[in-house]
Amino acid sequence: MEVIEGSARFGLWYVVVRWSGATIYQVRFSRTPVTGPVPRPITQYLSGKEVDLSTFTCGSDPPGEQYGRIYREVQRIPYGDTTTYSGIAARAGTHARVVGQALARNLHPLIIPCHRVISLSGIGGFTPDPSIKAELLAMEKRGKARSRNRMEHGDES
DNA sequence: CAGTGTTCAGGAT
DNA sequence: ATCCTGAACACTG
Repeated sequence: MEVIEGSARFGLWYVVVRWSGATIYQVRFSRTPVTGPVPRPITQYLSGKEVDLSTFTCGSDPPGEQYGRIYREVQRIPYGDTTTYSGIAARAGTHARVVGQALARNLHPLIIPCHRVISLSGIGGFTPDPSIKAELLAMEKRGKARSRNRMEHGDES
């Protein structure tokens, strides 16, 4: 199957995705759009809907040995929730700093929700811009509240 | 060996 | 109570 590249808007940024079927090769944030489609669940997610993106398979392997463990732990964090670097470290059997390094090299943001990992003191880092991280978290908070409301009105999943 | 998307303790403000 | 500084942490290139 052919590899497709496309982008979807997110605030001031564009989420550029290289993918093919259910496999995602890379996700990156850019100021400029790339014309082409992205998988439907991703656009739904970016529009504030509570969708699980962990069902996609990641194309390229994690850079390091230990990183795979870390990425798997990060994928366990539910939509709208957050954990700390040290929390992930404890679960993956490593140190917080390694977690930070692993996430800095994450090729699949959103699929591997590194934005849900924050620092004990502040919000932590995010490339290319930490404000994206803050926006994503705010959006998930709204998205969760929205599905909660939908449930109360009795037309759910 | 150096460089992290961290954390903690200690000390000064 | 908040802000700096220095150091240890585990792993990768």
